[in-house]
Amino acid sequence: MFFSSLMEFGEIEHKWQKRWFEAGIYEAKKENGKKFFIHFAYPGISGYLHVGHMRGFTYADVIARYKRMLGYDVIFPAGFHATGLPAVSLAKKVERGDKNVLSYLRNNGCPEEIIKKLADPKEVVKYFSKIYVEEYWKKFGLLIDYTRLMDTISPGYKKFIEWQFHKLNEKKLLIQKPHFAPYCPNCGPVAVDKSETDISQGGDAEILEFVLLKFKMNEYILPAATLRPETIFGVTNMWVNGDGEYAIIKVGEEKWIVSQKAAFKLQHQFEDVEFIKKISGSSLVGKNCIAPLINKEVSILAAKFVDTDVATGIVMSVPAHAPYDYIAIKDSKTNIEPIVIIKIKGYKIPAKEIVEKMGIKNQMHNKLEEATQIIYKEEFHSGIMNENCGKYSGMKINEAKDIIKNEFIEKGFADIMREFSKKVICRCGAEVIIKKIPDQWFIKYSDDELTKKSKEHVRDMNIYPSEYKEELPKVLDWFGDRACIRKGSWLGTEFPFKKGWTIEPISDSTLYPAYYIISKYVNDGSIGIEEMNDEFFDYIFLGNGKPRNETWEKIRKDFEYWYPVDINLGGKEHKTVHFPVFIMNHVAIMEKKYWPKGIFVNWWVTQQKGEKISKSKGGAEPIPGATKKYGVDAMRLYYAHASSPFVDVEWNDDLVEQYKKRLIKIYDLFETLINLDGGESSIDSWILAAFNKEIEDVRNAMKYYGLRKASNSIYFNIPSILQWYLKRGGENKKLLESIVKKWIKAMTPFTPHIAEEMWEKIGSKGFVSLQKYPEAEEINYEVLIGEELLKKTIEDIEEIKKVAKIEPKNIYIYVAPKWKWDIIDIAAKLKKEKQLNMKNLMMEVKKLNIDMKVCNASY
RNA sequence: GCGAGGGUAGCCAAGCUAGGUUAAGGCGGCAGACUCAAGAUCUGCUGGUGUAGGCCAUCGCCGGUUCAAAUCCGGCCCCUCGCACCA
Repeated sequence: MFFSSLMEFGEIEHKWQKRWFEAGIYEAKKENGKKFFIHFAYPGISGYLHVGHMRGFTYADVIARYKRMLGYDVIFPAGFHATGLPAVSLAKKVERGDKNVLSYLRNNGCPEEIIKKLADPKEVVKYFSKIYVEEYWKKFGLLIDYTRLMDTISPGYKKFIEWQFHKLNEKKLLIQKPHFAPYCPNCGPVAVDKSETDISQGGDAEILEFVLLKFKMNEYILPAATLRPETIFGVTNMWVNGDGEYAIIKVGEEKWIVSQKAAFKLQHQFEDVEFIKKISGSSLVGKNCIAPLINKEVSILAAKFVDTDVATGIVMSVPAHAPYDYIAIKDSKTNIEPIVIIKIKGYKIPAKEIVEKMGIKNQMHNKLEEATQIIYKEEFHSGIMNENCGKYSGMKINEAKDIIKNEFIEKGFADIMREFSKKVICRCGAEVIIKKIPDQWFIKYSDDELTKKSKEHVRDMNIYPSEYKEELPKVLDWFGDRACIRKGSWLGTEFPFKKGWTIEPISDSTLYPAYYIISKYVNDGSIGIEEMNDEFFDYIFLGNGKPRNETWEKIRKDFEYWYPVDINLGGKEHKTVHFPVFIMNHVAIMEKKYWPKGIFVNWWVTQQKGEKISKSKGGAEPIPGATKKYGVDAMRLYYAHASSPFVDVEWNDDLVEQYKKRLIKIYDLFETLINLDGGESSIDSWILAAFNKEIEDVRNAMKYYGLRKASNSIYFNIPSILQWYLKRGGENKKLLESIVKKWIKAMTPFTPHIAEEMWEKIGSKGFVSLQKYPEAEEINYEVLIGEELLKKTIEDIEEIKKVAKIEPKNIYIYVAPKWKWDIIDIAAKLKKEKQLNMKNLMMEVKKLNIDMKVCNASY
């Protein structure tokens, strides 16, 4: 009631944000000699942000504000990840006039004249950078150092990335080797990913490696494509599509017969492929060929299920273990018998049995795929090669598979062909294929020394949650070489060693926190782009060479002061990509003392049912509406308190609404407290002890950024003990003044706006945001325990009244029976000897030979 | 397949690393106070059972260790996420 008559949350937010930003309290200043560098993994620019992003940003701000109040010089910079596809993707959709995107922009209040401009990716970056700052970060009260804003397509940043790649090259961490990448015959390289920027279909396709087993047919080779090369021992025949179009091609010195589609694809995957002539599938039917390794002659039959669009269009038949083959054999009316080569529990002839069990009758049955999956999984998991498999007999399938594959390739019996797991269609309508890039550039993350040093360094880092600290070394081991450049229309820095190729966006976002040191000077114009060459960066980041001018010296000093990063905070999607490369590039390039000190991973805010909120698809509560509806402080408290940072939470309007109410209650309580005008009473010592206990808990929790625990103390436990104090007749004006003051300070990192408002209300000067965080005074535990005892006794009496259904005139309190006191004496004795623990106590008590249950009854 | 995380009451969610007072707190629900009424707010209750604070049940399932297990150990079931040129 109090609050609503006072002021709206929105007005309070506006008032304090204006004052903070005018006073520039966010700016990093070197004052106290101890510093704290925190930043969040900067957002990719792909559209409006949603309530999920704000979770991580809020955590970062709460931590930054807390550290500031502990007396650290805090640097909390932020920027925009403009490189890569997202901005391009949005621009292309605007250009195409994509209805969803246009209405999405309009719904979020994008003016029509801006929408027109957004067909240009650079305008997308420009527009959204501004939105992020003005509409989200500032509106959330984030004390980001706004003098250091930067994006990854600015000229200065590009110079920085060029320098980084020069360094990587010097360290021999840039290598070239063949790579297989998605490619459109019309448009060139395309990205196959869930955003489906370049493609219209097949965003979730994976690249599979088919083994091509070379069956011989006179002078020709029939490359049978399979994912299960170990089943060669069970081959009974070959399949081709009788209606399909095939071709003879020359691959090196060999003549292959494959589908015409495959001929085209293989020209992009092998060098030296030459088309000779078309033939029909039917012309192959009835001929014989010889299987490699086992030298067995088998006949070529026609089967409808063979798809000439997939791999080579030539399939070897293993009817005992492949449901498709089994059904096709039955259809073919031949007398071919399945050859079982895998031992597996519960089956004799697996393909036959599963087909019969699932009631599959013909080659076009929709359950065939499922049957294949089941058999594949079971055999891979628990199958063993049987006596038909020569020297591989007795091997587990999952071991044999790779051994056999590698041996085949070594002996020239087989090759590898890459193929999508499903059809991928380019925006232009053409089918996307996989093309070999013979000399792709990689960053060599597999480097032994780099991996070793990185893993060792992780041991010294502060990583939250601790589970991730255990996981990271494994991730670093697993992390292989990363293709770091690509050709195509996306934003980024041109690769210095290959004209026309762009550095991809993971690789250009590894050392970037260091650039925040410089961006301030770029932004205020005191350093020019032309100055920012390798000499400059070598001096600033490595301390090599001599400064050209005073500004260089100044920046170097800043770098020495602020670096390394203390906390890099980012969502869980960064666990296996961004964070590893963030560490490894620092380890590779920077001096050891500048390697990152900590990582904080936050989980997501999901829609109901755990669906990921997606920027592009929108769907979640938009930020501007949400802040208006609930208030920023309520949302900040929701993030901090609704759950541990390390689990996904479902966005829940009602819950956020509850946090808003909670803040109103707290404000009301605050008003009640400051209006009290009483003197001392016996309960005073209790509130003092209880309050200090909470402050101590908050500080302990914040040592490991336990935001939830800390906010639980501040917003739930403290109000509850204050209520109890009032109930017990506490009204000490002087005492409450000091407690309330501390309480406001304790709130400030979490709900800064309302805290400032309260701070002003009690007549304090300056920003509470710049005050020192309260410290716990000595806690009188005796008083705490005494009050606890009283509380329990009252509860007990109530309980008894309820059970006995009586309304007593007098209440007699009896104390515990003698044996209990005896035990307390024993405990006290043990405590004196410093031997007090439950085990010792129980051992001593046993010596008394009392049956506690009986004793209880007899007293 | 490889790697990771998780299953706690009607719902959300702590507790688990270091076993022990009683499984926090919130929401929802019920009752009461205030109010013409509703809402908001405040107070109490909220697993079962019991006319003396007891007893019984319960932290995905089964077993083990222990005086004592949500917590430690083993096995099983189920769910979620990441896996690279998307960020």
